[in-house]
Amino acid sequence: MTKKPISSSQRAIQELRAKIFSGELAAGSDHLESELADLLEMSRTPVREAVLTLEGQGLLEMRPRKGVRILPLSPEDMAEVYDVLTELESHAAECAALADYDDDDLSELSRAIDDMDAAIAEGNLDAWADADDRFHGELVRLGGNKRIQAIVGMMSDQVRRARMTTLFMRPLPTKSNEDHRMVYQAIRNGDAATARDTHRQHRQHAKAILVALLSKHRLRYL
Amino acid sequence: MTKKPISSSQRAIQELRAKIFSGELAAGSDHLESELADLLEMSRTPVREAVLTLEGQGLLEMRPRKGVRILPLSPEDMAEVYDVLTELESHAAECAALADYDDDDLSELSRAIDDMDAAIAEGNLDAWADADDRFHGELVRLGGNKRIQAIVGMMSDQVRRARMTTLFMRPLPTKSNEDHRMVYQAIRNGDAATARDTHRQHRQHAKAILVALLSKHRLRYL
DNA sequence: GCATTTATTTGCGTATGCATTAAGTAATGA
DNA sequence: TCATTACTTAATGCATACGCAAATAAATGC
Repeated sequence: MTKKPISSSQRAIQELRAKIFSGELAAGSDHLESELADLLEMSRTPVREAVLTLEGQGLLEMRPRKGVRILPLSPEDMAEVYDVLTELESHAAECAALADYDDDDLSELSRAIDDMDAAIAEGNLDAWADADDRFHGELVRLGGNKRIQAIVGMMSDQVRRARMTTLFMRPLPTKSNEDHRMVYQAIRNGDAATARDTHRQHRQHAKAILVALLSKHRLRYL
Repeated sequence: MTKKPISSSQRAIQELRAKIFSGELAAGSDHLESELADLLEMSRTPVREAVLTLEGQGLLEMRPRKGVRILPLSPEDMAEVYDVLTELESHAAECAALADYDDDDLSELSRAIDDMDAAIAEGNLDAWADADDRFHGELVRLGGNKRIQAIVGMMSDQVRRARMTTLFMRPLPTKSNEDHRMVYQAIRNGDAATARDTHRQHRQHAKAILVALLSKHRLRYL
């Protein structure tokens, strides 16, 4: 009925991603192509294709004869990722502010902010993280630059991975949503400079917190 | 003797890139996998792997049953590319200024600027383009963010492609090198704000020129 | 003559097997 | 004991083959 036959390559990409995010394939671990093929119950060919794609997205690395390495996330890596996000997202915020969107266009953004409030109120970290992702995704979408969307999408994957290991360590980000509302208002008002600068500060603050958490986490586990 | 056997996949990546840049594989054209395999005198497997990689780099697109499409470069695409470059490179310039580099560290950057001057003096467009690439590459390297280097590398490929079709149409960029020198000086002086803002303006100016040229070019050929 | 269905071709996705080559190991010599 | 080298092993890179699905051509009915 609603079954759509998905290609093995695509399935390999999806499942490998999921297993990396879930930690089933741990950061820093090595895996033979044949091992992954067994795991996914398919031949090496589609696995290799998926691995090639994921390598391009910075999730893993092919090391001939050494296996496929799931890339670890050092605090330094995360600092780099956040710097890219800071630059590209704040540019997106600026563009969005210049685009003269109306309330309807911004409804998704608004909803994400409300959802974050709700999630914070009930202390639901997962729901908060999900809404936060939606906010940032929608912001970049409104910016209108497809390449920025693609790049930010990849980098956000890395953030998600890092968040997975640190979410339980952090306080509820109650203040964070004030920033989101300010960015929203600036976009709504067409105030590009404020949108840009506010979002930049927001991201830099987030960077500092996450890098500190990751460093602490690393101290405990290495 | 000094011959190093290169893998077919890697060769496929290199040769396909070269053929795309040279225009032998024209922007917008479609090609069957088997056709490319014949062209490179190898089997479909390494070609597919190369195509996967190049797809991730935004040079082409796989469209099942339609063949591999070499992505065309619209003025809109180029505007997007330049916006990414503007944001990430000016961040790199800022970081470089903060890094307290000495003359020795900046020698490569300096050399590139001198080479551009020389190229302009003798009206050698190819040499100028080459030195310009080196300047931007070195700038980003000095910024120290590996991910930014990778992203900028990909986007620069797109710029190179566009430049190929428009280089003959443009005036010698005599003024451009003043910007380069200003950025250099700002980095040398540790003046992060100036480095950043100067480079931003430089890139935005370049964007305007190239987009205009591409639009004109498109009018002539479409 | 046009539309719809059927047949045919063609390109792609995947599996499989083999050749290559590098990592690891053992052995020999200093 | 250490270094050098030959050998073993095993993972990868690549070619090839096959089946399926989509696109195109042909054919039949209206």
